[in-house]
Amino acid sequence: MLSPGHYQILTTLSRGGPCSRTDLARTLGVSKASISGLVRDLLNQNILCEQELVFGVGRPSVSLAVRADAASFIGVSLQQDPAVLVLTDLHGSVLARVEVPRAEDPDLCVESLVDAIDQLRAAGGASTERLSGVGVALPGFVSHDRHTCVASTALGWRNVDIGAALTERTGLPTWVENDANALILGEQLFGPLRGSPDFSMVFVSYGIGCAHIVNRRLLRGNAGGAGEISHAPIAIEGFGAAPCRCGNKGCLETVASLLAITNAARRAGLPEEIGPLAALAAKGQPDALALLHRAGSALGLATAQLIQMLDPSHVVVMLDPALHDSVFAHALRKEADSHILHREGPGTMVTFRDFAPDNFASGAASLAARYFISGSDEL
Amino acid sequence: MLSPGHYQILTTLSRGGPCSRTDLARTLGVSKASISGLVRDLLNQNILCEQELVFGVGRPSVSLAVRADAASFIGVSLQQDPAVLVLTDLHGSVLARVEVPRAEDPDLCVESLVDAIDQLRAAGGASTERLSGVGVALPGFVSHDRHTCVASTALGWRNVDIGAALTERTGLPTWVENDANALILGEQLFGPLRGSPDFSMVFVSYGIGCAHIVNRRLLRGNAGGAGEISHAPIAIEGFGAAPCRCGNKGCLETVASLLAITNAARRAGLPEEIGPLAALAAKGQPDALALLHRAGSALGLATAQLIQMLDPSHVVVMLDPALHDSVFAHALRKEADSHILHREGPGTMVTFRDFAPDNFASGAASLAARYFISGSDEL
DNA sequence: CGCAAATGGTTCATTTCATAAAAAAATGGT
DNA sequence: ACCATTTTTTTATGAAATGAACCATTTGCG
Repeated sequence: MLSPGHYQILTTLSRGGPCSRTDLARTLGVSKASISGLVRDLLNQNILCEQELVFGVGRPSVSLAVRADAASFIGVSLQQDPAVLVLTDLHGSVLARVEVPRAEDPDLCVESLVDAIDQLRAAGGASTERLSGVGVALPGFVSHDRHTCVASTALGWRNVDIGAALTERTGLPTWVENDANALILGEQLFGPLRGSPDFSMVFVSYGIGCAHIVNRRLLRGNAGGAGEISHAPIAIEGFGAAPCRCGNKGCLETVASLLAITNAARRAGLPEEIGPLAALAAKGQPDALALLHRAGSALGLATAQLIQMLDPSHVVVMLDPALHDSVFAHALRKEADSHILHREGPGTMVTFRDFAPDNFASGAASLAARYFISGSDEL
Repeated sequence: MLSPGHYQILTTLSRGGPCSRTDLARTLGVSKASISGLVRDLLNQNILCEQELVFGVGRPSVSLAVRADAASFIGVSLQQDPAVLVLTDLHGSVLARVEVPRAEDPDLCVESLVDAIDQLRAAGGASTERLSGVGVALPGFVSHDRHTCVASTALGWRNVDIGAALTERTGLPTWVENDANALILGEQLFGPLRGSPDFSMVFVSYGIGCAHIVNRRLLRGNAGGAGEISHAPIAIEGFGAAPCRCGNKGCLETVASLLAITNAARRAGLPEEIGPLAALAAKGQPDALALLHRAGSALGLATAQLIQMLDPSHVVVMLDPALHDSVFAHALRKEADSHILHREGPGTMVTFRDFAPDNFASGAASLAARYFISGSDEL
């Protein structure tokens, strides 16, 4: 239906925002004549739209943009219980949302997801006429063909072909991806860092996850295990390196994960909820301050190691909103800064972002959107 | 002269070794007719040659291979003093070699390099008829256009456009690259790991260098600073974290670089040469053993961090031959293994390779060869 | 107001490119 | 000798990109 040329245009527009036909010809290095024909096709199919005129010297140019309603997608996040499902448009806006309990049994899980997808279709109404695919984000390893969950300790799954199951039941093409990868791929397609050729994301949840975009492509690694950061050995003095489930001592996740923080808080007689804990630290409670400072410093050190090794232009750290402006965030930034060597040129920018389980779901939806836009799994 | 199709064929043959026209058609996803025409052009220009027949059921297929003498290249390594220059063919074999003192002053340096290049041309004889380019590897940062050395503390250079200077004086296109990057790019084009889509290299010299290939492309990073590993905080217990020139304590290079090892050996009254030191350790001398064990463990920990973050299929560690089968190497492997989490699928393979200054020079030559083969700076 | 200059977008004949299909070549097996 | 099988070449056809001319629409200037 669409040729590589069409996809190139969609990819360019999605990456760099609206631009004129002539801009496209310049960017893609093809003739205006070719662009003209390809754009006409896409306008006829209601995938592109002409926006406002841009005036300069000469005839004004017409901005071309990808229509948000050109297609819609469903994203499924199994990252936490309950599972979150969203219906998004082609710009990543969430049109509808639903939660379902996350069943351990694969068959039951598929069952409840299919139900939830039907709910989303009903809720989406007319916008689901061009529903084009489903993406699934889950904590675990995914096969190379992105259909099968090869292993997930969190879900207790081994070799569950959830992609094929959902395709069969919904009739929609389905992509499965690791949760951290889905998150960063969503950011690459829909987020503020869209178009940046290299950046990394770190998220702090019950565990700690991480993923990288390098040369515009996801860094998957040989066995799909790239971005593993939670067992980085963080042995800062005075940390009393605690044993980790991986067998080593002093791993990052024994200090900086939400699970580790709340566990330590319980042992210290502090509130176990992260919100009240952060509030207490903000008031100056010494134990809460020390706990969050230690956790933030540890993650900061790991972030510095990441930056030294990959030199990304940005690192986005996704945090619980309660931690956003806390001693955790400050310690993180300070520790990271002090371990990053000065380089020529602009340094890596570290930014914080609010973490919400929905991010994984819309990241999952972006997997399907990506295919719609580029005709492949790469941008 | 050559079309993208021609370059695709050369790239495929260089990556996967000799294969038939039909194999090429299958691999590249184009028709046999197209391949036939493109191959004819390349045969006529003496870039490809037909090798032995491979017999199967029907008509035997003719193996096509890139001719080693299709072109030659000059590689310059400024990694150490003296500088090393090599003349290589299209398979990476060294045809001639020359050393010159590495002048600090840029103009003098260019002068002596031009002289040395003339010597190589003379020594190469007929094989330099198709001399196609020069590559330069240096310790420092290189501009994005790969012509200028932006900064090098080892050379004392800032913004030295050595690429333009050499192009002007030799009439040959010139590429400049960071030493570690040149090394890994050479491995990617000429070495045993050719064709592997993701691997990393670490080399131990007076400093410690590192570079990564990800998704078949060099991981450069935002400011060209990716692969920095020598200041990873390695704070293993009992290591008495020494202050580093970077301002922090316990950096990898304060423990595991040749400079750190020989300095520590001098303080301990041990031989300062790495060969005798390793020999002493092999005989069981406790101080020498402890010193090399500590250094190897530190590098092993850094390697483990690398593997966790990038999950490459291979890591090649380039070591002084004296260390090859020493306690250093064993400690490295052991420490790395103990910090790598089990993953699904085949794990990362860590291999040791003998380190020689010539590796940088032939890596530099590969920069020019790469352009000859792919028509761009990417494979 | 009118016209030149500048730029954006379209049309169309032409060329280039890739392909499918058919033919030719080279071998093993019967 | 003859057929099956596979590789490679040739040839006729069709799709796709292009250059150049052309039309459209604005600003700037006298």
